[in-house]
Amino acid sequence: MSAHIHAEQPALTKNQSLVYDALTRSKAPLSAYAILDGVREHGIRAPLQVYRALDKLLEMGLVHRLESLNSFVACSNSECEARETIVFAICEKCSKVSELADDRLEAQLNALASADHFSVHAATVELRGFCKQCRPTG
Amino acid sequence: MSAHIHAEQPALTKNQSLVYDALTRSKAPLSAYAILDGVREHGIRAPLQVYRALDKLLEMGLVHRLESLNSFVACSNSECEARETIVFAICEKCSKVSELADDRLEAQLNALASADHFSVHAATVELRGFCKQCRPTG
DNA sequence: TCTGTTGTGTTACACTATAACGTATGCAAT
DNA sequence: ATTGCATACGTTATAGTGTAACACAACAGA
Repeated sequence: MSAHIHAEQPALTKNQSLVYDALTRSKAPLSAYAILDGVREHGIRAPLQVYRALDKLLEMGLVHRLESLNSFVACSNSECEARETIVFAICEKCSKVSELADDRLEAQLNALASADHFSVHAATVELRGFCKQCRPTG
Repeated sequence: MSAHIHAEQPALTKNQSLVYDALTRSKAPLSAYAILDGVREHGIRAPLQVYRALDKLLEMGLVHRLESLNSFVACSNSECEARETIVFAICEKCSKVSELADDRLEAQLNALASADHFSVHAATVELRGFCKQCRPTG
């Protein structure tokens, strides 16, 4: 196995590093403009600079986009690049995001799609709820 | 069973009807502003009028929001209100959206979340790919 | 009738994302 | 080395998505 984490990626450029670091430091997902606010002091001034860096980071798999929040998170799962389907569990109280992966779920989704003669290229799966720490019961 | 389709809903108001009809007529998902363009001739002039109607229609379950497209579709599945998880299969060629539902998938998602001690309130599942008619093989 | 709730209409604004343009940097091939 | 190309950068302007705040209208129930 020797699972390597995001290996063989080209080095990050200055803007990409700034954006990636901002996301890594944050405990919660950040919008592109929230990222911008965080990197202004480092010389980035325009939204486009952030979006361009994000595009590359998304390509490399270092960052994920949460469609239901219009926000971005640094990848926290060393295995995620091996999969086409990642499940994001988004806590509505503390905003923490967990990445879950499961081969059976992916198979299930593909089976469901196949039954409808639909061929899947990409899947977005985002769960809203409470994380372990924030659940009413504790 | 006697599956009833969206029964016991309050009657739609004028604006709600206009927005719902626009979505029903459309073969593809519509953005709020695309809906607005479609109902201007009927007296709706401002985005907020559309968003307010959409909010109610979403509450009633007559309309779904596609997070990955920032767009809306009229519900096409008589069973969907009985479920908390609907899978949307979005064709990237013809834009057609199918609603798929599957108890096993829902169970699978809940199991996956439970393993992480996450309690699910809502789920977004959107598949991108090609529908039966648009697949390369036909 | 009074009152609360829901829906409506309007203006203004905030947030999210991209188009279009030009410049700079690095690297490969001659 | 210089030419040529690809990639990244910086800036301005603009497009697309979504709400805040305020006022008025319609209607139901006490």
